[in-house]
Amino acid sequence: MQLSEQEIIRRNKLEELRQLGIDPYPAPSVPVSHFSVDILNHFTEEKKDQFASLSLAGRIMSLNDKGKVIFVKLQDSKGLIQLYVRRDDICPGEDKTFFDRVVKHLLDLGDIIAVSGFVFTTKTGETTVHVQSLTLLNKSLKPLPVVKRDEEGHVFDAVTDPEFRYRQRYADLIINPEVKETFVKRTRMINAMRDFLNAHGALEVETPVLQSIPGGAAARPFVTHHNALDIPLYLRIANELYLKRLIVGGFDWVYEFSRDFRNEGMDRTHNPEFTILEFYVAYKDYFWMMETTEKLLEKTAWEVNGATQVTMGDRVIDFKAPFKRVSIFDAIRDHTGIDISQMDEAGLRQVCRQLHLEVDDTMGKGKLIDTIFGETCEPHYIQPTFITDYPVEMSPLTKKHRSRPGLVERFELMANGKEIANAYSELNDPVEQQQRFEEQMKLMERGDHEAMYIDHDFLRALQYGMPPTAGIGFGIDRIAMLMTNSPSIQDVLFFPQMRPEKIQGADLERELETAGVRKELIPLIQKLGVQSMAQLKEMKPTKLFNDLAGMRKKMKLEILNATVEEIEGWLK
RNA sequence: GAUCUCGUAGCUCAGCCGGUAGAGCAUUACACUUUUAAUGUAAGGGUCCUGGGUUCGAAUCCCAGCGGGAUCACCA
Repeated sequence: MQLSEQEIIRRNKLEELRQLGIDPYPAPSVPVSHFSVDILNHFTEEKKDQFASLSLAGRIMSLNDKGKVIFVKLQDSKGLIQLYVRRDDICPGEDKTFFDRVVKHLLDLGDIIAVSGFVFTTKTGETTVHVQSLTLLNKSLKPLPVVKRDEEGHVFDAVTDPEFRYRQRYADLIINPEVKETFVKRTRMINAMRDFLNAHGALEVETPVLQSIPGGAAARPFVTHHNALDIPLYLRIANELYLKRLIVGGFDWVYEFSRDFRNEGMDRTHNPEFTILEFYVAYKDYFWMMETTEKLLEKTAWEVNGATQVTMGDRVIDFKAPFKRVSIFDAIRDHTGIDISQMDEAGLRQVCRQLHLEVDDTMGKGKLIDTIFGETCEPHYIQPTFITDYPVEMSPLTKKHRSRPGLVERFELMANGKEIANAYSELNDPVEQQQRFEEQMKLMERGDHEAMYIDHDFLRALQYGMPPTAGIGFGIDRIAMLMTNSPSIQDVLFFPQMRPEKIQGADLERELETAGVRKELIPLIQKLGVQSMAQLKEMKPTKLFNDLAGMRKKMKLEILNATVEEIEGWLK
């Protein structure tokens, strides 16, 4: 890696610290009696005695050198607190080296330290730790992007580059505290859901990620290969069929927070791997499931934000139960004025043309209806709304509607114009399930890549008998976006998928090393603009000698100059 | 996958019609024993994403590539 000026300076400081007998990476664990926020929230002048001796540890986020006094902002896992470091306190004797050299010059933003001392309030009224001893715990070699904030929390020169933020999430988390808050909320949200389910007697289970038949959803899977079995295996696109096998096996209510994988496009609402909460409940139907969904989401919103309303951009979305319910045909009629409830495939195709929607021959009735709904209705449902009673063609795993022919007992929950959950009364007639699978095979033959495979083992399970069951899948990432006011799925995933990064010059470094170049000289060669071994070999050893010596001087490096003989050795 | 757009110092960004590369913060040095976006003085720091082309001359114009973002397509 080519080092910047600031990085070289930090490495030199590292050396100086060692020469002063200070280990920049010490081993022992350190006592931590308080977190920053504990002090800020509870300290008062009256309670001074309780804060007379404490210790804390964290990362230096700002250094304000006032001469014989330095103010430090220390960031620990909970927040930021100011430290007051006075020369005569931490260097009571004659030798002031520790303050004058170590604290004043060898500490940098990003270093991790431990301190002990007592709490007081400064003239300007800020609760501050008066430091009596200070220990370096970790010297940071890479400068953090600098973010300055004023008292109201206004940010100056914020790091906004998404590539930096997503690729180096660790740095993003250090400098942008609200990012941390987002992920804490995400976990709180998942905990709230888990608590709700456990309180209702549900059992958390785990089912295979590697599946030989990718089932339970319409999506293109990732394929991998099992060497010992010599068979293809697929990363799961859903866990539905496995959870229903468990209902057959006699569990009443099972759930799983399932990481699923779909080999499709990526955008603001899609990541190749994402999390779905699916659960299945015996002896229930989709009406029961609607009520349960309302309760679950209302409680979750409350636990995360202390209110049933969440803010999403300039919208407010209210998860207060009950949610509106609209059948899919009514929804389409409301938004297009067209009643498609009695139409066949040809009629639907005609409607799509009329609405200028793109269709092709591989699309069956289900996909056509889905296209119409997705294009004309879906974006309009901002408040949580159940869209109910889908046509049978687009729901191969769903029980037929008890009273409406051609429909199934299914709902999707829309919020903020996006689907966030999908549920139905599960199809438990094994003969009909087989027929539905066969229809899917026909779609596949027409060229539909997302049509489902026949899962014979699942059919066998259904033949033993599955109680009437209601099932649902929640898009956890999308709900997390709503709960945290995040416009992009990448903001609620710690490490969103990205194209692998090319680390520049990594190959050259290796080549140079094999050619016998001393490690400390490699940055100099890179600094000269050399980009390949071939380019280096074209250079005259004497010129290289001169250039390297010049660069060494320019960068003020305390390293041994390369000799001409040495350089000739590399170029052979 | 398509279209549009962006890529300049560690960070945020400016750089006009092509003419020696700029600011603030950060860094380095000095001063300052309750500061707070601390301040004052001085200094250093650049593969202008990469590679080609046009030109006497390219950060700037053209082409290709790489990377990001947006929109669309795909995605119940």
